[in-house]
Amino acid sequence: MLKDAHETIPRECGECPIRHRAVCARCDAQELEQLDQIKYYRSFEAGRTLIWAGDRMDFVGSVVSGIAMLTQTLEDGRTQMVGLLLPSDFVGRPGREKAAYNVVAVSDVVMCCFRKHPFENMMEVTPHIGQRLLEMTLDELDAAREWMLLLGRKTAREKIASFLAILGRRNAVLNMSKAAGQVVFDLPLTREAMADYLGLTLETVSRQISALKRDQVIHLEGKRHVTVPDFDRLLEEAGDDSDGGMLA
Amino acid sequence: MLKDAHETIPRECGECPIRHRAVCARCDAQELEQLDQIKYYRSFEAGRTLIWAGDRMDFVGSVVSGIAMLTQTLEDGRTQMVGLLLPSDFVGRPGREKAAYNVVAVSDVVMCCFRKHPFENMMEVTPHIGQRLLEMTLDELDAAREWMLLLGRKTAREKIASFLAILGRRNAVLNMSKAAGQVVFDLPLTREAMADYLGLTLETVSRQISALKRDQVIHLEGKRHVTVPDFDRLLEEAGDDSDGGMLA
DNA sequence: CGAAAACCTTGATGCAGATCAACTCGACCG
DNA sequence: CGGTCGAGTTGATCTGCATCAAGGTTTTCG
Repeated sequence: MLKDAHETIPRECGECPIRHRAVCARCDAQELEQLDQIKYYRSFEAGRTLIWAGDRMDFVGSVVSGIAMLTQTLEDGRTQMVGLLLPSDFVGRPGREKAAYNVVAVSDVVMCCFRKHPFENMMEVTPHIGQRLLEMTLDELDAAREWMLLLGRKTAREKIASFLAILGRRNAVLNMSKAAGQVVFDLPLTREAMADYLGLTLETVSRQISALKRDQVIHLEGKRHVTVPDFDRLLEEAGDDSDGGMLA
Repeated sequence: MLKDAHETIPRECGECPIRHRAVCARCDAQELEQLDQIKYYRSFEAGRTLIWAGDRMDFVGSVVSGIAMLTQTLEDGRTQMVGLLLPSDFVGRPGREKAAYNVVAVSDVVMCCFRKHPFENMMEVTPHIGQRLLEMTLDELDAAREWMLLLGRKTAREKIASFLAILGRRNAVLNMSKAAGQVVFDLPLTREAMADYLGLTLETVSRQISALKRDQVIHLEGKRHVTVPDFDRLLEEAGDDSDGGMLA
């Protein structure tokens, strides 16, 4: 499965799929050339742990393609996902020596890595990189806070509905949802990963998905392919305050 | 109770208690003078809502003294705290029109507010303000992720112990904990606010605090004054992975 | 192809924490 | 000083989700 990964490695920044959304979004040609000096690509296959919490990290970087997750664990093995990294999302923290979280590839992942010290130096002389990173970090903080509401106060059914709504919203933007509010997408996570995202057990995830199917809120084809016939209905099930969390 | 609040308003930045930790930490005298042009102080009494989610916000600012909380709510009134703001913490988001969260004063609060547009302009020409804000935002994101682990995976008892450990750690730094690992502090929140922080009901909070008292993990004097005879014992109860979450 | 390994579903049972309810304590105030 | 009101405690009961268990389906691979 890794065999195709190199095909998604861009030849140069100009043809990079995340060119305009990643931390380098506002770099000009000359700055991209500087970045080019300190960057390298790495590929990881689905399931592999890219980084272990506590490990020394000598790079930061961007997810170019694929999906990864940040997780934290308690002594006895209970684990909670604390971040879901999509293409263009940033990994690592400038100024920090050691990784704070585990980073695990959910699907095959390609990362664009920057050597940490040169990158930190470049941030100092190129303010808009830091500015872009600030925007991205503020967005992540908003997402984390929405997620905290979900973890702390929503029922299992609302958690599942909320998660499906997040995925659906993302795909609706890409696919230009066809005509009637119908939305279609694939679940990128296993039941277990969804459970770690939502603070549930995998059995409860399975049961609640079955229940939403039974109640016609969603249709399922296979285990992963989801159709939402009425997106507003799904949003109601998610229990969010009136305007589905549209900020800014 | 508000009568004393103005006494905590600093005469000038030089004598401001958060001078070296807030967003202005790295400003020089000339920059402070610029900030002075666009800033004003506001006082709020305990319990007051400073900002309602969805309201237009024409300022950003720093908490100078007191404690405030960010909260989110579901239609039916279930409430989750998503941020706890201590002196020097930043409120608001440059570039955003409307507030994303409710901000509520837990104790009497003094804020140093900057008019939003002038502040945004100043950020553009003074990179280190943005850099400082990035650091602070990354710290908040880390805290949010620790909090997500707590909300998603910890038991009620572990949640309470974790919260007490957070408070204790903060006070240990300030008070230079006396001799043996004994730590003493006051609970800054009501049982209800603690419940909103931890994703519990106030009854469960009360019961678990009583249980920790019964088990000698803490001593209580009145409702709010806490003594922790053995901090390591408390950390065990919090269930965290080995090294109490010391990053960086 | 056949077997093992992931992944997923469904059922039965138990328990942690929510809910409902009564009561205590201290602060404030007319 | 007695009354009220907010904060906190404690008890009884209920329930949503975890846990334990068994079986099904899909993918992987020798």
